[in-house]
Amino acid sequence: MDNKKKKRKKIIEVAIKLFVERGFHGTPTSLIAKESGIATGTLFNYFKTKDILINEIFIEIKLEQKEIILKDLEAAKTSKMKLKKIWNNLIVWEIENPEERKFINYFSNSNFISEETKAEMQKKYKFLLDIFREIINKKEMKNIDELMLILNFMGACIFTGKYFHITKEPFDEKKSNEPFERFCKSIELSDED
Amino acid sequence: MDNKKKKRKKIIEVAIKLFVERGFHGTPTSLIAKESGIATGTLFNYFKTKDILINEIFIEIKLEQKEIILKDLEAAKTSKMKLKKIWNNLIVWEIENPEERKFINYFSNSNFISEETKAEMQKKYKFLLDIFREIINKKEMKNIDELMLILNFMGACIFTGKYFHITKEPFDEKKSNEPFERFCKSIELSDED
Amino acid sequence: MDNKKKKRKKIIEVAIKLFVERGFHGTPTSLIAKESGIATGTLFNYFKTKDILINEIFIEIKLEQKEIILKDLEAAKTSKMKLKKIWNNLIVWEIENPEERKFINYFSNSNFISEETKAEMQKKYKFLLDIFREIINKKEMKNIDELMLILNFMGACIFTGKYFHITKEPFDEKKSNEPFERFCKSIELSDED
Amino acid sequence: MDNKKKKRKKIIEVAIKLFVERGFHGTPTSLIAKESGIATGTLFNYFKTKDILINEIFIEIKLEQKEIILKDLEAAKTSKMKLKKIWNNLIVWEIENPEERKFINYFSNSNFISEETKAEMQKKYKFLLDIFREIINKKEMKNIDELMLILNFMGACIFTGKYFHITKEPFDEKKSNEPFERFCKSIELSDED
DNA sequence: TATGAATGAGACTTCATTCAT
DNA sequence: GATGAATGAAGTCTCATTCAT
Repeated sequence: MDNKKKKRKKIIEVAIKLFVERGFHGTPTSLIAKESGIATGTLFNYFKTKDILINEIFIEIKLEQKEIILKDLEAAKTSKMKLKKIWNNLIVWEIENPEERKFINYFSNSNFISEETKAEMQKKYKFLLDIFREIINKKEMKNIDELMLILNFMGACIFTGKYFHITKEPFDEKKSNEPFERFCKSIELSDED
Repeated sequence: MDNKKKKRKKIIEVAIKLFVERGFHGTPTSLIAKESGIATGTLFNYFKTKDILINEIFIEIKLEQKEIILKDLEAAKTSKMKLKKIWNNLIVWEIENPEERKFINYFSNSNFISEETKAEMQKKYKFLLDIFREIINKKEMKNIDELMLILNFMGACIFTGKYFHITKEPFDEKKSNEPFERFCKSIELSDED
Repeated sequence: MDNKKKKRKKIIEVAIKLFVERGFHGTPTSLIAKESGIATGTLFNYFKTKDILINEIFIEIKLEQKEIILKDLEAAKTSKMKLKKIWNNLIVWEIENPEERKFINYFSNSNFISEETKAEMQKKYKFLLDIFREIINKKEMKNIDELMLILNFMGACIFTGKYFHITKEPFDEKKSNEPFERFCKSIELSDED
Repeated sequence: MDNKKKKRKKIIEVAIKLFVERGFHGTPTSLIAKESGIATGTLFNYFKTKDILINEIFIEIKLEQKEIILKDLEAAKTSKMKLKKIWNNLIVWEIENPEERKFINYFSNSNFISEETKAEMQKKYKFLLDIFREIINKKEMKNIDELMLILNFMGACIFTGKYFHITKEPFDEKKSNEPFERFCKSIELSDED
């Protein structure tokens, strides 16, 4: 990685930490620059405005998160295995990227992220919707609301991630599996397709 | 309600809307004053500083929310009925108080709310923990993690609230009941105690 | 004049001097504030932005100038007397308002003055065009170009004003009259209509 | 012209256009460099500072203008022919160099041009004064003010140039001659010396 | 000689808070 | 108690100039 890329990465890393700690308007660009080890003016060579900075951070995090969520997914054969993979991948991402997790939590719905950026990311995450639709179709869950199902899954998953965050325990496959199994049981999803 | 109380209420109402829309630092006190129909200086007769304002708002919302959550709870006899009451009360509050819901979501973990305020509110919400402990003890769920259970419940409940928020549907007891029943099934909580 | 009006006048007076001396971008708003005896922020209570400030100054000067140009004009009976009145009025204004004269000279065609402001002022100065048209019609100067005539007049008048500026002499009716008479002679405008 | 000279010429050409459009402080050196097709740093190999750049531009324009004003002047025999030559030369220069005309108009009296540069150029333009003095002496116009005469001439000439600028007409010897003849008539300058 | 990233002083503007009325 | 003009610290961003490559 060349020098410029390294600096850019440093700025983003610092900005995430500060935005999460102090909020968008609570974080002066001068502080981001200082903690990144660059001059105030230099920051704007990398990101034209503070708004662009937070939007680019949002995009980078969401795309990295997507990478992780999709990891080894193709190896999963059954619907349940697919969901399990996603479940674990997401929780692992949340544990390993606590600052990024908070950033997404705080800013996803904020006005600091432009509608354009939000729309762009929604497109990139359509794959999740597709996976759920596939499962619903295969299982012939005709009377379950698609959106409600996804929200139940995400809620269960994210709050399980929160568990690890609160307890500061490292990821534990067995522990993570309990609420997942409860979720599957609740929608009567068995090991076989 | 006297004139002073009315003005105070108006300020809080306006401030909630603006803080949610534009963030804490993104909302000038002058704008809050203007939209509340008072002079800039007058605001500070009601709230000594902007920080005090946001903290008092947080406290008022949390206490109101608590009132709603506890509504008719004593009438619930079985554990499941108790959970169902809480579940519905919370979702109804979220639907009927969308601005307040967002406010809590955005600022609960922020640094704009002081540690003192947070601790004070945590005390006021100990009642929720007590209810879960009671259920766990009664059911002799010895191998279930208390925290994980609460998080599972809250996650399921809040994401169900999110469903009504996204779809803009009015509260629908039947629709809300589905994920609740799934949750109970997952922890093998039956109608009888 | 109340306190606010006085302060506003002071700011405009200071700003004219500084803009003329140092140019628009060469004059920090902080300096205007300082020399006006107010705090940096106070300036913006009177003029929302620096751009608005320079546009309002332009408008005020042009309207004041118009007042002076029109002074006692209705008393002039013949065409020549009318022109003489305008000639003298304009030169007197230029001598008595050296800063304003420079301001108009520097900024009339600049991009700091918005197209809107320019159009607005052009409308207010249509009266000059009307006066010249009247003279041309009355004299039946059919072969003289209207625009060329006006420019000749204005050129002669303004450069006569420049004479007083360079020599620092006070206004001298006799001296001012020489080039005026030369101008009239050149277009064969006699004392009678 | 070698490569270096060509680049220098390009920079000056671009800078004139930009300074006229946006003012001195409104024109970043980075923009001049960009529009000149060179890197930001390279500009400073040609002109040590921005101040030096605008001063050198001023000098180059004034010297070029002088060249044009003096063109074929020695062929003019009578005083009137001399003035006519200067009149036409100046107007032609103004029409053919609109950007340069504006540059001179905007910056001649500005503080961006150093006193040193101004003095230097005044020396180079002493020839104009000499020509007028010669005419005044020859004609024995004892009761006409020298400065007033020059200003009358320049005013008439420049405002005639303005006519062509406003109407966007190409230079027209006959049209240009009218105000010139009016000027001569006004000072009783005949065709013979 | 040419490049363009880095610098940091300084620009315009905002805003929480005060205080005379 | 209510007002709103005044304050000035602090924010975002620009830009002339330097210098390592």
